Amino acid sequence: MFFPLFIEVIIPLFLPKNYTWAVPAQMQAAVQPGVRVEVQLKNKRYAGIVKKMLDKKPEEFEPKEILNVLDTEPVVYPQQLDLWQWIARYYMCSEGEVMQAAMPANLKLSSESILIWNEERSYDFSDLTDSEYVVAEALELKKELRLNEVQQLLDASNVYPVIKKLIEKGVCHVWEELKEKYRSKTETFVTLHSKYNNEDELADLLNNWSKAPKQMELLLSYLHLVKTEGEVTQPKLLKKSNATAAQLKGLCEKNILVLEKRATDRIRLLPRDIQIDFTLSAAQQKAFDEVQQGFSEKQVCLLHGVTASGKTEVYTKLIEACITQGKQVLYMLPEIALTSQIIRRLQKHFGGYIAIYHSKFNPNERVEIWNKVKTGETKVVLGARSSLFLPFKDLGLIIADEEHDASYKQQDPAPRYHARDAAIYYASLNNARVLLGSATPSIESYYNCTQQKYALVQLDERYGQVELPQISVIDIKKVPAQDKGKVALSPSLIAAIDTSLQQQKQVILFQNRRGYSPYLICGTCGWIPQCRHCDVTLTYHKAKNSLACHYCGTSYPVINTCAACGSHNFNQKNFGTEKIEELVAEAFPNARISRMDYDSVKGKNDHDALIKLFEQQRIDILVGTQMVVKGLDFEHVNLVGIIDADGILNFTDFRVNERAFQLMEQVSGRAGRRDGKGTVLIQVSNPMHPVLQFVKEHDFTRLFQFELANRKQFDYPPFTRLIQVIFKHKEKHIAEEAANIMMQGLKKDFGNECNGPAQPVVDRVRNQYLWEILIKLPKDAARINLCKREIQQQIVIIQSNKRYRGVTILPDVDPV
DNA sequence: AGCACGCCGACT
DNA sequence: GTCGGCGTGCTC
Repeated sequence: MFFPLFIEVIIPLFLPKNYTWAVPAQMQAAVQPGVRVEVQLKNKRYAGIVKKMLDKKPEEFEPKEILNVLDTEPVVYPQQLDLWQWIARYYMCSEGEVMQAAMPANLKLSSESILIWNEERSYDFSDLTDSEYVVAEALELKKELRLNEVQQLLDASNVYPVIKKLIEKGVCHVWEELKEKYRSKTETFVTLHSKYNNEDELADLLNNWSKAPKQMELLLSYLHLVKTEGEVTQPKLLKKSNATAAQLKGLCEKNILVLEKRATDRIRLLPRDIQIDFTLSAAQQKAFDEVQQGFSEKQVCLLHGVTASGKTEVYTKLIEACITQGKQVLYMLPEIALTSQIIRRLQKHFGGYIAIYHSKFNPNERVEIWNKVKTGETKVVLGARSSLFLPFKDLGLIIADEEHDASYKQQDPAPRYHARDAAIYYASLNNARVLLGSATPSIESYYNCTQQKYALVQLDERYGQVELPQISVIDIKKVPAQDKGKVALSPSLIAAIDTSLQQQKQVILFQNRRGYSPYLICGTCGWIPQCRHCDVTLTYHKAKNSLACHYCGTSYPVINTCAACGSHNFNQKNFGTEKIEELVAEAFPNARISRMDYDSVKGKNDHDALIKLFEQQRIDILVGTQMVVKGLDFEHVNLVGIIDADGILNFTDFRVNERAFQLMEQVSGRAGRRDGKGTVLIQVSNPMHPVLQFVKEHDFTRLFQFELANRKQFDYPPFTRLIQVIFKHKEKHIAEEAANIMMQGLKKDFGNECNGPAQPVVDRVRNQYLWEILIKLPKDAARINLCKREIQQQIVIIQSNKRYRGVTILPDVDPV
């Protein structure tokens, strides 16, 4: 006797809520939460994941039946489903969108439409139009056609009307086919036929060999390979013996060798042993003990360790402790693709226990890692933010390294989640611990420590007691300028570079703008070329001889005539890395200079190659953008120059001071990491800026207190979420309404700046223009509250819209 | 995501 | 008069 069974299914689409299907009696035994089921929605088929079992039939609609159950065991654990739900609610998206981001593409199935020829139809095509006839004729021949074949046939993108007509006229019908995309990798292995396992038989065979010398050679190669490598694959054997597949086939037909296809792992397994070949320094050991102590009381611990203090060694010990207890560890890094240094170090220590996972992996490999994590075979995952979605079986610890890094937050496709916050939630589901590590913690994490929510561990001495670099500020206003513009390289910086070069040391020059000059300005009327799509000034690139928008990437030819007054005298303003490189080359003609920015390192390999050159001291001066900061440990740098700190101190981000401190601290951290004290020179036109004082003293605590006093709120969920709404809404009126209300709240203070029709406003939001307005807000608590009230009102309106029914907007960023 | 439906501008 | 653009809405 079967009870009627209904299931809530997550479909990888943006749907306002999850839909319900009925389960036919014969499938009820196989259905459980976490398995994939094949369902029909509208007229497409999807593979969805069962979220919940329901025993009552929904009243408002008549559920359709599912078509198939695709798995015998769940592909995700219940915690995954819980995490997806949390992310969907917290970041205002559908669970389907989370699923889309979470699952490897090859575990998702998609349907492919196939047209099937209707045999019963008469062969009279007289009632068909030209394009219908073309398809019908092909169908008659092939009996079935795929959608993309029809597209090729008609050479038109819009084939649906034609297909619809053909169905109406009874020429064919449509079949939707779900396809499993994951394929296991098979390799052909070669083995000796069992009768030659006997030594005598084998010797007999070899001694009495008459014809086919090439086959003999092949057999000997095989015997050699077996001895040296144990297992022999077909391509390896053929390569070694330089033989053809036909010759191998000959041996097989004589029943001497046997070919066998076997599924193999794509992931090459290193030996599974742990090698810890270092001991912690006293300071590191103390930090390690404190973290352990912290974990016994709190779920989350923040490890605040100055640059080059050796946090990685502490992590390594913690990972070791965790896996010896049989638990799994997730080590998250903001941008995994760029940190081969850490990958190498951890692989050395944990060998086959560790797997690397990020979105650049090929889809089949990702499925294999997914499964290995699910069975618990893989103990340590080193990955980018997406690795948070892996189905850990027994998770003990999550490490979020460089915790402050903004790339933990996914910006563009939904779900716009913050991997650090989501990790804390996920860990709480698994009763696992979270270690946040950074030399420059985010204000919100540090705040949570002061509120006793997280444990705090300080590691404030560099490894080997190397001193922190000496930081000096150069007032660029006091440097006499040759022309009207600012000076890029002050005499003190030049002198310092000179000294470093003489000492055979390396220099990093940091300039946070790529290109040659960040903007052009008309010398006659002051007009500045801007991007057509974004309210952003265009940067002049000398190498490409073009103007580029650094926001949307559009490239324009160089403008010589002013669009406003028609004159031809443009001035180049400020300097980007390209120009700095040029100036440095002029000043130091004998030095080896390289540039590292988005333009000069296109591929991952370029980046690695440049790092290697620098490590091997084949470059003396490296000019670069933020890129020079990412997880790199250079030993011979003793001077870092920050060319233009003004640009950093005026970030167009509402976390101005926080970001400025982080960046300057991280950049200076590159200096004097191993031998001797490093020097940092900061060129700035406002040397009294408070953040500079904190940087000089390496004093994060003072920055934190400064921010706390100046900023009562750390994030503005209504703002961020509203912007997300505006971003994602195709329905213009909602976006307009939302933007308008937001603008009304802001207009009083910023006058006509925010006036105008709503569409440009939405565009400005997209261009982060609005952020520039928002950053001015935190200074006045009363004004924030005013705006927040208005925006919250707007959110109520958005919530009452039926598309957002069932979506909760939580009032706080706190994930726990 | 797809696809249907519906409402306005440019055409045989 | 219709064709076709995309803005809006619905799918269990």
